[in-house]
Amino acid sequence: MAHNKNNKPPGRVTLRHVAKESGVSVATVSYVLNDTGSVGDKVKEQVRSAINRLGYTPNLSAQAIRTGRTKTIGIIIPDLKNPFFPELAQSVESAARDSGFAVFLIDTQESAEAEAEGVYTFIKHGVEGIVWCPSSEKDCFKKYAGTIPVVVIDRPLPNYDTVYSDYNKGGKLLAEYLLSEGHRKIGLISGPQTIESAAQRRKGFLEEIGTQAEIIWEVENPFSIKLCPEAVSELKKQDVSVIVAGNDMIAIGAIKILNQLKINVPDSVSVVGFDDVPWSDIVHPPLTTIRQPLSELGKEAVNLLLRRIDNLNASKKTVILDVQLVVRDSVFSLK
Amino acid sequence: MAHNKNNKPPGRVTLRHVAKESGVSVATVSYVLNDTGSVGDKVKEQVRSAINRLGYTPNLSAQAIRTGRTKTIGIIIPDLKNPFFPELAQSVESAARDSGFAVFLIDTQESAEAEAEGVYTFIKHGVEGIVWCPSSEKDCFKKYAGTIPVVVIDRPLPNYDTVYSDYNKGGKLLAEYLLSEGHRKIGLISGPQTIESAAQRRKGFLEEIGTQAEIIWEVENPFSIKLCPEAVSELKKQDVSVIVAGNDMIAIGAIKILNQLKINVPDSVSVVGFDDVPWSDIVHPPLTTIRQPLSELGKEAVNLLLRRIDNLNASKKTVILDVQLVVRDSVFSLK
DNA sequence: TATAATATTTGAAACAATTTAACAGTGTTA
DNA sequence: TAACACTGTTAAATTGTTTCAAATATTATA
Repeated sequence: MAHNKNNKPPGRVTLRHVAKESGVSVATVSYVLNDTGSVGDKVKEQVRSAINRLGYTPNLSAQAIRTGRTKTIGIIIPDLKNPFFPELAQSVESAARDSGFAVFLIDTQESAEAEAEGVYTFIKHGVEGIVWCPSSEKDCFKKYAGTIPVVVIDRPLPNYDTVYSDYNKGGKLLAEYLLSEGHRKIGLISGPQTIESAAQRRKGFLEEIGTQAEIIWEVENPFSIKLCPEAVSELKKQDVSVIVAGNDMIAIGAIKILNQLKINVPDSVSVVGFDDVPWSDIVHPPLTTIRQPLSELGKEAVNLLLRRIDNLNASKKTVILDVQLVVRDSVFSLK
Repeated sequence: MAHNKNNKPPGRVTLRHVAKESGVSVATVSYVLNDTGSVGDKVKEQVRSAINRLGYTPNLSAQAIRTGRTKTIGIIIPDLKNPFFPELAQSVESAARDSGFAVFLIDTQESAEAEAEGVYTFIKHGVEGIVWCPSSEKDCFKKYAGTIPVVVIDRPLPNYDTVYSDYNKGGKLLAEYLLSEGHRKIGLISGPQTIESAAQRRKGFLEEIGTQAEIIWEVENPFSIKLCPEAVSELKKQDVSVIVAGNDMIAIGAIKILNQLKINVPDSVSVVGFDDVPWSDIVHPPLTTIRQPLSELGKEAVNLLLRRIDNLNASKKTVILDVQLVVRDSVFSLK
């Protein structure tokens, strides 16, 4: 009974256990694991078999202390319920995993305090870098400026690597398309103009429209499916041939209201969105919109982050990804 | 020049730096941080000020080695693009955060290998427990059975704590409602019957229907918006007054097909779903369905997990959460 | 066969934190 | 004044891993 080789040692199996089991030193086991140093073939085999037998798993916390690297990154998401973010999170996680990094996730639910707290948590856990989708205007990294690699998604910020979509071009593509379909009277429900991405798509759109069509009315609305009363009352006027929404959420909100008002989309009025969220081809009518390359965005963010992890003093880099027009059934052709 | 007190030490600030800066020993600093031991008030103040001055952040990796606790858990999600999961992930993360745990996320994209790999990654990082939304039939924890706390969401499994919704009752609620609205000829597009949650909702539904209505046809379909050809051909027959879908995705897929066939929903045929995904009140017509308490599910999962982290040998526990009928506009009343 | 050159293997020192036992001071009490 | 209980502090041990330098074993060369 005293002789129980097969019993797993209590607690976690460590290098030391493996060393004892295979009759070599701890250092040798480490060399085998990392394929460093020079270890004889038979010893290698012994060690490997002991590892399997005992079910040894490296302790990354200990590694982290020794090497200074945790092989983890963090991602800060404003709200997973917003259909814009799941795909982003997915692609960040997947790209990080491909590079051997595990991902901490924090969903701030749009709270600036949660953002700041989250950053602190990440740093305590020693993340090597952070992908940040900002929700508030606050820069929650001020305290750590230049200390930890950060990549911002969706917003150009002076002190950070950034990746976002070519919103300006997206606006232009929409304008071009609507003009080509004969639309000349336009209603605008823009997103909040304090948000850079909303401002850029509006700017691009207006530039391309120029004097070729008329903006009959314009209201600002949060990036939400709920429309403000002003927007609703503009919709009632029926004095435009197309409604250009700041994003798909707003567009879907507008369609819902129009349905309630028994105004047919797109026969009586057309609607376009922006983002191509997964819902946009499920709603009725399927939405004509601008596709952002969400998963590219995530991948690219991880690229930038790895680059900066590699060299904290690398020059600042901004990546702008191409967008494309997705034509579905929410625009009526007036030609 | 040699005297540069204000220079941040290179690399990360450690307890040792703080100790030197405030002129006490490392242990004293630790006592101040953890509020253990007995430390004089003035010393406490000195130490606190040094901490702020240097911007010290505890190193959780080091803590983990010493204490054996990482204060992290992992969550395994099959696919964030599936609208069922983001809210779940959100609530798990939020509940975990409330209990002082950080959350590692892995999105397996429905791959069994990714699942197994993910578990290994989690264990390497020393997570104290794992919330598992299984995608495959495989039990990726076999190797670690009884070693690490695991809570399964959405599927009763013999060896794990589990939390899921009362699918059986959901099925009954739907049946009851449809009967009360006068429906007597039913088409069923069930989810995969190998999946427990799909089987249970079907069972509950059929039990409640009993002999009060007739199941004209039934096909099995993956939990996806894409319908199999058999399902499509059944839809064409127009021999039922309501289509009962295995979940909202299937229901939305059916609505799309019916739209294409110019069959009006709900005037010509009614449709009901299951899950109440965020899309379900955006599609046209808004879907009558069964609401699962997604965020409760997440919270409860974390509860179970913490319980088991506290005591690995606790008795197995299953939590079944209540569901409720959400009546919208996709069912026509035949009374 | 002895020696040099190379190939393996090992012990011990880090790494950043927590914990323990021990120690020097003070103050109280017999 | 010795004995005792406190308080505040410290040095040393511990955790799992990597890595350096030293020690040992093996092979090749003279």
